[in-house]
Amino acid sequence: MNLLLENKINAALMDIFKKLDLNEQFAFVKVSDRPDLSDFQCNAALALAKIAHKNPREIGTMIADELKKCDFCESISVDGPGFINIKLKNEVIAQNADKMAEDERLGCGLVENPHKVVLDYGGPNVAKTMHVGHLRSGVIGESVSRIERFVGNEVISDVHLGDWGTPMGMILAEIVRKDGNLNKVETYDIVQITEFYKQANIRCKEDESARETARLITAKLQDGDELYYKAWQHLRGESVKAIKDNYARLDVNFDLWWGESNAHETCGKIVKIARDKGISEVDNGAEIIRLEEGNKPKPPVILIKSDGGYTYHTTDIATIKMRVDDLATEEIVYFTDSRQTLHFEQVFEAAQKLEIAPNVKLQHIVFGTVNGADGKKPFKTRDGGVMDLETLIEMSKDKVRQSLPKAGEVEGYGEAEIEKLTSQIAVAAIKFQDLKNTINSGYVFELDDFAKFEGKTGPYIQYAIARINSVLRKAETAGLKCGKIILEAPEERALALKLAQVHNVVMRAHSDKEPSIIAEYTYGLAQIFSTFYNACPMMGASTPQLAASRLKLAKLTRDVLKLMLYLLGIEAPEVMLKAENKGE
RNA sequence: GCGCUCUUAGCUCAGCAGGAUAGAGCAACAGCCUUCUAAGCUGUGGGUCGGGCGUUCGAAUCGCCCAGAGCGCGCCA
Repeated sequence: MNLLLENKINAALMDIFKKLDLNEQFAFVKVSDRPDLSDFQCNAALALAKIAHKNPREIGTMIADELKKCDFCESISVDGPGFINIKLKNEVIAQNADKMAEDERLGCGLVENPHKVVLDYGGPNVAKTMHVGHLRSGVIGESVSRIERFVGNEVISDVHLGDWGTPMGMILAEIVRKDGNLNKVETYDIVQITEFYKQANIRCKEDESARETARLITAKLQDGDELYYKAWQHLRGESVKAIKDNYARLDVNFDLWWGESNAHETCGKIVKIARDKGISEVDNGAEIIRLEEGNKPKPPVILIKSDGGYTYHTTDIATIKMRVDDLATEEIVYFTDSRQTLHFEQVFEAAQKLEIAPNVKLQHIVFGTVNGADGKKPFKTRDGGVMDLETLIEMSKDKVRQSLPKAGEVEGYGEAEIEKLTSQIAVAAIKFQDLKNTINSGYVFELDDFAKFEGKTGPYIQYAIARINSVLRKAETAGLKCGKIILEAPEERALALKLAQVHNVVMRAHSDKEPSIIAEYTYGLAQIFSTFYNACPMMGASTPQLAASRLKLAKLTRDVLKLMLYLLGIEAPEVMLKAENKGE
């Protein structure tokens, strides 16, 4: 069952192109740029004309004449320099929507060759407070994870904690400096631990000998020193608890809570492989792998520092090996900001030289940093610090509370229900604000935007869903049922046409690893629904058939919107309550 | 110095396997609650797509040059 109108036309075009002996790579349509003229457009004639040095309108007319023989088109015309404009019959669009409503996947297909993919996102560091900079990786990763699963791939997500580098030595050194030993470590909670880290950071910045001490302790820890290791375990445990808490608030989930430390043993193997293959060498006391320095010179990968410790190159390379050997993954995707581009180029090249991941696709999805008001530098709060995630969420929730009734004011909505609703809306605002941006560009963090609920926002979409829920509840009470979809009003037609795009949208988001494609579509769909909602009364439709049709269209829209929000990692509350005196 | 990325409406961003009048949201302005939740809807104004040259019938989109910005460049992660 093919539930995509676009593909139906594409299939017809493919046949026609074969028949006319035209280059089939151009046999496709896209959603029309000119909805006033058509539903879909095909630009093939322009491209073909260029190659064949012919008149594009001539080729366009040839294709259009063939297409006219198909039974699903209302009208076909060749316009402008050679655009083929295609308008579908209302019945075809209506029938398609009916089928979508019957399909449990709402017309969305699966990938042809499902495979196993490891997604590496999040990457928070032990002992460091999570701040807005951690938002993107987690939010994008969670969405991609859901999209990949939905299209049929097997996903293993890994938080990949920063838990094994010099910062660990720094914080241990700081604790020893204060307490004289590590006896009290196990009594420290996350607040104290992050405080130690802050102090250590300041100290190491200005004091060379402190850095030296930290390095020594790091090396001891990595060598398996029992005392340091035990202390480290406590630090890691407390941090993980706090990190899990933060991610839970945002509904960001991981299958694995591995970190750099898990790769430690494998690091040794990596070094051995490098030596056996003769691709490592010692340079200035460090063991390195030189990379191609042809057209694009790259610094070497440092496997072992001159003090004997491993670098994050080594742990990342080792982690690739573990994911390939232990998890049998066929693809690994990393989500980090653009500052790590060179790092991953180096790691991927080294992995290739070491031949530890043959036939495994390694991909680095790069996103821009979350910037402050100047649009250039990473976001800082007014006092110069970074804003932590918890504060951000609380600010957004406070704003939501202002527009919600108090607990008990609405029947069935006590404190717990209101609190849940508050957080669902606040988190939707935050996540959508992030996901609507294309991944690769950075974006400006406007504090106000994260507490904005009008326009292109998460709550706007939740609101559309809540309104449909409300109508459906009332229709049920009134004994009205959904029925066969008929499209008469332009608003009905536009809605059904938009719904038909869902499969392609999901597939594009999947292949580009780009949730913003879904965010954009979801907003557009909610918008078209709102227009329909205002123009086409459902319960009060002129005939029972029309009412049944509109209710079905609304229900399908609701289901698609909910699915899209799910893929973005955003919840859809059943209702959106309103405070009594709102907006007056 | 070398490399990568970026510059589109007052603001934040889409659009870029070249194509028909460059799109959203916010902000501004004007309307719409006796009818399914106004977190909504309808409409208006606002852009020589950083600058220049080139390729092309056609360039925001491709190439070159210039200006401005950001990021990165062996022992931090």
